Amino acid sequence: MLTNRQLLILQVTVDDFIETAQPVGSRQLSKKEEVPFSPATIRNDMADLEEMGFLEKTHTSSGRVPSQKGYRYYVDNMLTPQRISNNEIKQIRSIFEERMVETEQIIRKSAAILSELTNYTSIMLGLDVRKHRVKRFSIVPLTDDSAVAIIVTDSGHVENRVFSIPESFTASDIERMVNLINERLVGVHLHELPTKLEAVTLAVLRQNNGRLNDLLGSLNKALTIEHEDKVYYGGKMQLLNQPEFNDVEKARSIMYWMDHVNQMPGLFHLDQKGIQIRIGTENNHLAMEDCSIITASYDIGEEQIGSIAIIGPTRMDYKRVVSLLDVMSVDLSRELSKILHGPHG
Amino acid sequence: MLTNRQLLILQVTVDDFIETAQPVGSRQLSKKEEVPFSPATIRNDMADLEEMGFLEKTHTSSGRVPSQKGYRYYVDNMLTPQRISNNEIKQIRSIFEERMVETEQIIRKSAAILSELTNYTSIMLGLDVRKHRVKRFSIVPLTDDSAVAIIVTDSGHVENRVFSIPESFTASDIERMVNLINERLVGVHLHELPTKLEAVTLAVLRQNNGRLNDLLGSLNKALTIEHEDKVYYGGKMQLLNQPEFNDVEKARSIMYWMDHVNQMPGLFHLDQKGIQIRIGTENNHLAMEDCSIITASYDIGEEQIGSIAIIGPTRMDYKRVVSLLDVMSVDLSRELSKILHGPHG
DNA sequence: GTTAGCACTCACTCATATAGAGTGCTAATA
DNA sequence: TATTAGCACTCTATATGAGTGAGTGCTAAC
Repeated sequence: MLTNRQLLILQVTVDDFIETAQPVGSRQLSKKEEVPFSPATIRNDMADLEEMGFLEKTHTSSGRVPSQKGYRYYVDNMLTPQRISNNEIKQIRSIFEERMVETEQIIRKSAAILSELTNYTSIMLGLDVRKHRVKRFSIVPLTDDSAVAIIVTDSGHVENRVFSIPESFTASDIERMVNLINERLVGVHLHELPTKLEAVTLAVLRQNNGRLNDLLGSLNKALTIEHEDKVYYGGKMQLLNQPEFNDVEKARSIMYWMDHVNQMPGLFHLDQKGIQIRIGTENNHLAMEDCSIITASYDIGEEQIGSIAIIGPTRMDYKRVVSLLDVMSVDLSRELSKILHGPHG
Repeated sequence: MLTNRQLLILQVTVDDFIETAQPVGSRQLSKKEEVPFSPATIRNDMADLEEMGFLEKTHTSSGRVPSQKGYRYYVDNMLTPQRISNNEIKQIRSIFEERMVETEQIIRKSAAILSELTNYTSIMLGLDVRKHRVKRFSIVPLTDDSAVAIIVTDSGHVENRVFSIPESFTASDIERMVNLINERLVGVHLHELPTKLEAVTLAVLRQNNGRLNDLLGSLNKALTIEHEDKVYYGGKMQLLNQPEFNDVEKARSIMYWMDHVNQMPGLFHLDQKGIQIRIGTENNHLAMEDCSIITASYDIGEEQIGSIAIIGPTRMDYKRVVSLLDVMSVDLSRELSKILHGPHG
C-alpha cells in the first residue's frame, strides 16, 4: 500500500516527466512547493516506489522516470479531469455548425481539430460501413462479362464493387434481381447483405437455379464487405515532434504502423464503451511500445458505431486528452445521431 | 568543354558515389581499372570539374561528391540504358496476368512491384478521373432536401457526391432529369459534364426554368470534379532506408510532402511525353531538395492518361530506374489501352 | 602532358579530465 | 520514530588533445 506521501511523489513525478520529458530527481522535486520534503525523504520514497515497480531509472545515477506500471497507476487512480476552455469547446462545436451532410466530412474535420487541440496524432475510425443500411441497390453492366454493383446506404455512403457475370445472364435477368433486392432488402445492414441476398433471391428466382448460383456466388463475393476500417488521421506527423521519436528507426516503424493499422484486424475492437487507455506494450504491437493510445467510442443509442483515438508518447498529457476526448465523443454521438438515426425514428 | 578524361572521371565519380554514398577521392578512383591514371592526374581533373561546378567537396580535404549540375550532366549525357533481366520483366508482366478489371487494382499492384524492383518509393498517379467517360448516371434521394448523385464510368469507376435538392422538386422531376442525362450524356468526359449538363437540361426542361436553375447549380457544384489526383504509393517507407534521410527532420518533411502531394496543384503536370527526370531543387520544393523524381507517362494513343514516378535520393540509380520505368510505362499503356479504349474502338 | 613527392587539412576515434545531477547510506535531529 | 543533513560514490555529458587516415594542392621531375 502506498503512503500519502508516496502517492503525492508518484503523481508529481509523473506530471513533471510528462511536461519536461526529463528524468526527475529528488532535489528538483523538493523545490516544488507541492512537495514540502527534503530531497533525502523524497529519495527514500522514490526508492520504495522503484522497488514496487512504479518508477524506473534510466541509469544508476539518474533521476526517475515512470514505468508502464507507474503510468497505469497514475491513469487509474490519479486522473483529475481537466477543464476544457470555452474557446476549445467552441472549436469542437464548430465542426457541426456547417451542417455537413456527409459523415465522412464530419469525421475528417473532427480528426483535424482534435489533433490541433492536443498536438498529438488523432485517429478516427470511420463508421463501420457494415452497420449502415441499404437504401438503394443497383447494377451497371460494364462489359459482356462484368458489371459494377452499387449500394447506397442511408447515410449517403456509396459502396461499389466490380464483379463478373456468368455468361448467359441477360440484362433482364439482372434487372429482375436488382428490383427484387430493392423491394426486399432496403434497410438491411450491409454485413447481413450476403446472407439475406441468398435467401431472398433463391426463394423467388428458384426457376433458373443453376445459373443463378453462379451469379450469386460472384456477387456475394463482391459484396462481402470486409471489416477494413477506414482510418482518418489528423496531424499524422505530430508524433514525430515528440523527442522520444527522434530516431529514424522508431519514426519509421510508427509511420509504418499508421499506414497499415486498417489492415491489422481488430486493433481497435470496441470492446468497451467510454474511454479506454492503452499504455505502451498494452497496445500489443512493437511499434507502439513507446506510445499510448486513448480511445473513446461514439454511439447512437446503445450501439457503438465508431471510435476516436489519440495516439501520443506514453509520456502524453493524459488529463487533457481524456477530457477532450470526452467532450468530443459526446458531441459526435449527439450530432451523428441526428443525421443517421433520424430516418429510423 | 570537357576532355575525354574528364568525362570519364565525372562518370566514374558519379557511379561510385551512387553506389557507396561516400565522397570519392582521387586515390580510390585510380585503383579502378577503368581509370588508368595516377591520383595526381585525377586530382587535377577533379579540381577542374569542381571549378566548372560538376563536383563538390563536403569539406576542404574530403573527396568529391556530384553537384546537382553534375547529376544533370550525367543524366543528360551519360545515361546508358541498363538491361532489365528477364526475371524482372516477368515480374512486371505478372501484374497483367490476373486479368483484373479495376484499373485501380492494376495501378496499386504496379506501384508495389515497381518499388520492390527499385528499392525506392514509387508513386502512381491514378488515371485522371476527369478523363473517364460517363456510362450511367443516377440520383438516389436521401432525405427531403438531399440526395446522392452517382456516376459510373466506362472504366468501372464510381464517383458519388451528396448534393442538396431545392424544395419543391419532386421525385418525378428528378427522374426525368436522370433519364435525360442517361440518354444524352453517356460517353461524355467527366470534366465536361457540368457544362454539357447545363446545355442539355436547359434545352429540354426549359418549362420550369427558375426552379431548374437552383437544382442545376447545386448539382453542378457537386459534380465539378476537381483535379485532385489520386496518388498511390509503393514502398512509402523505402526512402527512409537511404542514409541521406537518417535525420528525423528530413524524414518528416518528406513524409509530409508525400501525404500532401495530391493537394499541391500541378506538381506532376504531364508536360512531356516519355521520361522526365527532376533533380533536387528542380522539384521546386524544399522537402525534395535531396531527392530526384523520375516520371514516366503512360498513354492511350496520343493521349497521356497518367504517370508513374520513382522518388529516391539525388544519389539514386538513374540508369536502372529509367530503364525499369521505360518497360513499365510501355506495358501499362498497352494493357490499359486494352481495358479502357476497347469499348470506343 | 603526366606523375611522384611532400606539406597540409580535416573528420573521426579514442582516451582523459571535469562538472553536474543524481543516488544510497549513515548518523544526527526534531 | 520519522525526517533530514551530510558524504562518498556513480554515471552522463562535455570539452580537450593526440593520433590516424584519406584527402587535397602545389611543385618539380619524368
